[in-house]
Amino acid sequence: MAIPDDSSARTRIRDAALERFGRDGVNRVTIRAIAADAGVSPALVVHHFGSKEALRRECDAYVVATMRGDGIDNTDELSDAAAGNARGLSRMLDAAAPVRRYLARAFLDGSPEAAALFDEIVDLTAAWLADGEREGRVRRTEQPRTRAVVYVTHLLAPLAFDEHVARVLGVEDLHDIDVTLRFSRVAIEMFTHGIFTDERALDAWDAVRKERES
Amino acid sequence: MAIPDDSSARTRIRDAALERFGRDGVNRVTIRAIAADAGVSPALVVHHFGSKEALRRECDAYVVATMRGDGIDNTDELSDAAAGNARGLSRMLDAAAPVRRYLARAFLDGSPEAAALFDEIVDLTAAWLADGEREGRVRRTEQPRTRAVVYVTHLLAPLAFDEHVARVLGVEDLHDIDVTLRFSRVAIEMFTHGIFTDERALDAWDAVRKERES
DNA sequence: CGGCGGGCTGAACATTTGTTTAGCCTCAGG
DNA sequence: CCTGAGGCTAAACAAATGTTCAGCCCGCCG
Repeated sequence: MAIPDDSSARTRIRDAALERFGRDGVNRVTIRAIAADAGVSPALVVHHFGSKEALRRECDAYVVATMRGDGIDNTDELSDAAAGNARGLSRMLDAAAPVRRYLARAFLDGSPEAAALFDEIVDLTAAWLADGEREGRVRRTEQPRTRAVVYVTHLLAPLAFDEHVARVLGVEDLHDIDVTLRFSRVAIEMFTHGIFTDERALDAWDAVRKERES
Repeated sequence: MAIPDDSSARTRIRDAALERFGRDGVNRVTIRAIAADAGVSPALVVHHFGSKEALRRECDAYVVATMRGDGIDNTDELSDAAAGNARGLSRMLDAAAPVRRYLARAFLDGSPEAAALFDEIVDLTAAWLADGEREGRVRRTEQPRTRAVVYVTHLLAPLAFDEHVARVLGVEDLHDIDVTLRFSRVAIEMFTHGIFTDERALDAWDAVRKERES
């Protein structure tokens, strides 16, 4: 009775919180709703975690640990490189749907822990892209840091807007494996060839810049 | 006195709501905070709009109208095409910062009006991309609809994650014109050439698909 | 001048919601 | 058996918050 096993009420509460926080955002979720999902009383939630805020932090910590690979040996680096993801990003995209949803939400809600994780993911991605440049897999750029951020946000985008993406594509669940596969195909195409056939857009940008300088 | 002018309390309230809703999300914002920003009493907010929900809808309507181009003749189609944006998207990216922020937030919060606007933007973008294909400006794809969604979400991403992007780039305000310019340069590069030099990622995807089929 | 309608407010109200309190029930250890 | 600690709960509490109410103030119309 000293060590609660993984289906203990405490774990059920945390999982329920993870699910609801990720789906609806922290401030739209009540302790009572979490308690109901976990099949316990609201008071027990506070009994175990102290407060709603502390529960959120615990979810953050759990998700961050998952992302960092604690407990799961997810060292499929070859597949990461092949699919075009840094390890940090890859972990996120490979994680279970609730964890993914929670993370995207956490980034949008803006907790300090989420911010730190975001920075870390950007760092890993930047390093991975730099490696790729050196090896000739990745195009050169004058702004590697900015490009890393752009890349990360672009991969995060479908997670953030999953509701709309699913609706437009007419699918029930964007996290379904087949849907993910179809969707990611298009994203990979964009990352491989771009979407434009010529440099018109780049030229237009240069024109705007020149005009602003004068 | 029949027609309230544009600096009337009613307008001030709506602008304050727009700003706060966009910055913090609807449910983190209180009527009292909006009232304070607008320099009026909480009761006046309800007096003019009926309820917080109705106020949100009015903000939605205002922003949607702005996006649709009501009141502003924003028919700079040449520039749109040159910069690589469909008209709906271009309007959004050109709008004032508070409006942009509000819209991104609205998409994330998921109101019906926002969903309809999202669909409309995707439609406009899909049409614009189809035109581009016909004219040879845009690469062909087997999944035009999916690509339109991907493109839209990718352009929305920095708006959604602006807090993190600004922090990583070390800038105060992502909506500053110079920052926007620097950032969009990298995005345009990605949309023009992609980021990979070879088809390794695409091949990896094909391999995964083949494996799943067997 | 008189009143009246609308913009506007302070205060009160009701509900939601995070949290606290007091105590129940079970079970391991003496 | 008994006792105490910990998981667990119902009920109460307090703060936040959307909303309502009664009425003030001021310019316009009759």
